[in-house]
Amino acid sequence: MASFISTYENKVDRKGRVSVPAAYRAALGTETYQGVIAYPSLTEPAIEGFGRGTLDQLIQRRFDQSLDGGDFTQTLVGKSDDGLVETIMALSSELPFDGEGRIILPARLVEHAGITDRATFVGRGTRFQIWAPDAYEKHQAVEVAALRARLNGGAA
Amino acid sequence: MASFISTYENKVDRKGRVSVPAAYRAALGTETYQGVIAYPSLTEPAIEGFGRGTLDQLIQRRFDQSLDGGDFTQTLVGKSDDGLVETIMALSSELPFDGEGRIILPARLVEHAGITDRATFVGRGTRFQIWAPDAYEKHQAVEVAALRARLNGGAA
DNA sequence: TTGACTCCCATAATTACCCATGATATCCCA
DNA sequence: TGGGATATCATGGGTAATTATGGGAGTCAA
Repeated sequence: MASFISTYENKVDRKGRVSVPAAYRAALGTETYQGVIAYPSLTEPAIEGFGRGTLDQLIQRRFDQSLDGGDFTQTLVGKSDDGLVETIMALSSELPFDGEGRIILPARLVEHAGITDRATFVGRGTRFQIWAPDAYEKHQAVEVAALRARLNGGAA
Repeated sequence: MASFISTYENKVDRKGRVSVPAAYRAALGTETYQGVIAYPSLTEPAIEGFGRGTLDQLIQRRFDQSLDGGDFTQTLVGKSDDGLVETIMALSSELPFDGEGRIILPARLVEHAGITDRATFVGRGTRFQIWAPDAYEKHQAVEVAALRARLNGGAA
């Protein structure tokens, strides 16, 4: 399974391209399809991303489960769960690498994250996020402060 | 397995033709039949669609299950389940691609979805939907708001 | 003949592919 | 342990291919 760690800040050129950090590409290296899946975070002004393989597993498993169970409802009409997967599929984009390991961020996602000419890649383990650098800086400060307070409060 | 993600808004010309997004056509690429299966959604004002291969799997799997269960009633006379699959089969149309990857939406389906001169293709994983753009926009807003509320509520 | 549909061609915009560059990091060998 | 040679990476831009879209001519059936 691909795992993403560390953060990188890269440039978005005027064609809308960004280099995906080499370390992330290496993590995806075993997958046949060279590219990433991206969709807007539902809770934060950021873009969520992971490999194509992860998505395929998700879709395949859902399909098999519904058919093996004899439940054709989900396959034909959807709606057998709370709609989370269905919605994410609609919001997702497949972003293929160019020869240099770059992707083009769709306008919709760029706007959602408030990205202009720079983008911060944030490793989150099985997936990663893409933020506008200044937004991420603030977000991270809050995140760390909250954690620190909780740990100190618990200890002292 | 063909997988459909992301959303695309395309024009319906005055001959009733719409381009199926290239990404969807690529997802169907391995299949022998060049075209899609479409039927009206039973729960929403939208058209449901997928590839011929998915339909075949669905039918095959249903056949196998009925034989394994020793239930020949369904195989011979149909109607052994709630009628969902039978009904969908009847409502379905085979829509072949023209040379440019376009399909013609049957009048019945166009009316059901309220489509006029534009159509939004919505990826749902193993299948996709076709909506009237404004109707989908409203639908998606509700869908996302519900998810967001649930995610925030669960976290806090 | 009229209409509906299929096949074919044209076009503008977008996207993918190719090569080039500077900077950084890595390697290798004395 | 230096320090030059070599990869690798992020970045930039030009060109070719693809996509979505439009319309015309030909075909079949009523």
